[in-house]
Amino acid sequence: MNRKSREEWATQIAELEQEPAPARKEPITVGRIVTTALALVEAEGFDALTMRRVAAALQTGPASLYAHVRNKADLDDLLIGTLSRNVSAPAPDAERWREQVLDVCGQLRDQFLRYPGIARAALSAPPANLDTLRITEGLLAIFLAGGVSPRSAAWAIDAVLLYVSAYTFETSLRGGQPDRAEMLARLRMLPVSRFPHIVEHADTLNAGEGHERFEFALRLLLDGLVTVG
Amino acid sequence: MNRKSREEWATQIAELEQEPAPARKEPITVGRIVTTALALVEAEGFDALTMRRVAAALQTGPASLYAHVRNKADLDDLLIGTLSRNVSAPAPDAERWREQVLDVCGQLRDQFLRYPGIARAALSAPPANLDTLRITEGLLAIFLAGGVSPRSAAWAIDAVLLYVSAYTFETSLRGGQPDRAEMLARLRMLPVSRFPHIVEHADTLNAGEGHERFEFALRLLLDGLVTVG
DNA sequence: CAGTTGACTCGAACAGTGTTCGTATGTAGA
DNA sequence: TCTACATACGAACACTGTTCGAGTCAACTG
Repeated sequence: MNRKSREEWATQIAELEQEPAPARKEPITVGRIVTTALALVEAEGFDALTMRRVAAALQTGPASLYAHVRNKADLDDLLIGTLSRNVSAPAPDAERWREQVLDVCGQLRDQFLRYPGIARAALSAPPANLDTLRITEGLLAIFLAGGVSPRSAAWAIDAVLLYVSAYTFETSLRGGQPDRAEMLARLRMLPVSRFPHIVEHADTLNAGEGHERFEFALRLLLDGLVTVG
Repeated sequence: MNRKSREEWATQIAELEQEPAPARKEPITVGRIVTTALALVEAEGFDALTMRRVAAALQTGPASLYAHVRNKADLDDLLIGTLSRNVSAPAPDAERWREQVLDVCGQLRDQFLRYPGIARAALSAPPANLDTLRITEGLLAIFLAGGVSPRSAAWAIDAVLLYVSAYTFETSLRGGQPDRAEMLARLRMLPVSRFPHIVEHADTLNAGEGHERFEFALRLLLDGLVTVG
């Protein structure tokens, strides 16, 4: 019975005392990391998404995450990938292609808005992500079925996805409704000499309930598409 | 001749020796901070914009900046304000309103692209910035002169400015041309069963020289506007 | 002129951040 | 039974934005 076995003996005893709380035995996996991270973002926003916070929620240290995830950027990619996997592209219907595009974009928008601030990751994410390519594929099918030329479709998809990310980013930045009355008052305070049109149409400038602005912009893009072909 | 005057005497002597290098006497001002920050961003990108870096370039410590600037966010605002002041809105010409909008957006785009990554600040900036409102005013004048309804004009301006920020952000993220051949090869590697359209139109998908995609998206928005009114 | 106020300057420190190193640990294969 | 190997992770590094408080200097004020 050398020293080595004495230490083993000690650890066995220690484990004996910790027996009532062996819940921490589950190994860390990419899946658990992603789930934890998403929950964190949903509850406290993207800024709260920290390697340390995720690790703490998993009852470990930050270093443990790097065995499963290359980077924080890599983790961000995984998150937007997971979100992208939650949007489903409908089977193309040539008659309703515009509504179908709006539907897909709406799904993506809702996914992004559910996790405040995560759109920043979407904007920074490499465009070659496999899961976002799935959405691109779905949209491309819809556009082509709608009679849009491949080149226009490709560029329109780019514009549309970019807009969705930017819109959701901006929206989740200003928490909920950012005091529209205040905003209106400030616009009215502007000197009429320098800002005549803004002052005149101040109320129109920050009109728009819910996602009216969102749908308006997308419809603009799609309507413009029919004049180009 | 008490102790106090002895110290003064000492400082006078010390100053005497530092006389050959009194260049650091210029006081810190908001203007100098902004200029230094912009130079830093232009040279090394927005990520390099640190309070410490700016302070170091001004030969002082970070704390000194906070007498002139509330926050880093405040500094960011000042930067995009300065950039916005560099774009000039032309006098509205009803016949050429679309080209005028494209011109203003192009100016803004070039400003943002000159300072890589600063578009992130533009996306995060509060929409009520006085200098960006100047651009909004100019655009609003152009749209209204072009016969666009106030409501459509307001929302279109929103969409257009959002797109410019998102486009420039994404563009300055991927440094220059991000190996289009590599991107194409990756697209071709996709399984045809799951990504039929992407594989077929892979070359079309990342086509587009210079700012073709930029102008295409903006024209889409503006063309869509004429069908709405 | 003396004195006080107030703005400016800035070294030091705090609480965070992402990431790496080196060492444990436990499990699968020889 | 012993070794190899992937996973786990405490400690530390180089950063970040920001605050405190002590110092400096100019300009008003009694």
